[in-house]
Amino acid sequence: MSASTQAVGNATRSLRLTRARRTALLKALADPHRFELLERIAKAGCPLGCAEARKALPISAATLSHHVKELEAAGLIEIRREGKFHYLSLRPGVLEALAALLAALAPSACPRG
Amino acid sequence: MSASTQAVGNATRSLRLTRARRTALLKALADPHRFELLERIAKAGCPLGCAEARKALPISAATLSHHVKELEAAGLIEIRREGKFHYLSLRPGVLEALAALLAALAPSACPRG
DNA sequence: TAATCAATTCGATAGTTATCGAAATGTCGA
DNA sequence: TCGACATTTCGATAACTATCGAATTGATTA
Repeated sequence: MSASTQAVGNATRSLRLTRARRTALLKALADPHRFELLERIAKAGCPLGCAEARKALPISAATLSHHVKELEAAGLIEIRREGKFHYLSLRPGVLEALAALLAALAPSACPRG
Repeated sequence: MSASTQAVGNATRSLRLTRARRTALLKALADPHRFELLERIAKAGCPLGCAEARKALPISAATLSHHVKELEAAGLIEIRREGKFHYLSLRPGVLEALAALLAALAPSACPRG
């Protein structure tokens, strides 16, 4: 709730991630079904209907709803509600920011550590 | 055990991550204390002693040992055992590979999703 | 050998969460 | 309004795991 409510800011210039937000993102990504769901959304190019998502994962509707909520809470996706249907899309910049954060940790190599 | 035993390969050219390994990495990173530990190791430049690590985190020795084992099992760090002391260092290429994987999911933007 | 220190293992506990079926809510068409 | 359908909420359960203190293992030094 907090993460998605909080203004996430722009997309183009690697947004800052607080410790809490970084942890929330990693936890959201650390579940296999959730990651696969996110992959589907990403690869779809355009917003994915829940029915499509449902077909791709071997889980119940209740569980899918739970995961969608988690992804939204982490600020990874946006949900466009159109009557009966909900459409899922990636929130731009977030994955990039996390990737940048991880890459920035990479070592410059210590000769014979 | 499996992830660290399994040959992880080189560092320079983004190694392949299986689904299972990807999940293991994300789970390892998703714990705040563990992430902070990894950050310390990364920023240390050269192998970090456990005592140093211990000072940086508000956890018991037993818990630290547990986290170190998890990081090693995920293949994120290497442990050089030198008598009584253990020294921790980043395994090169792993964070980069994960970062690349995440960045690759980023959307090319769908006009008016 | 005995004492000391680093690190691990053990056993237990508390908190978290993925999962489901069933019930509820909300939307649309007949 | 009624029924069909999409999604969510509820309540319960099972599995996982972060955490600790205590006991253990292993290495160094007196």
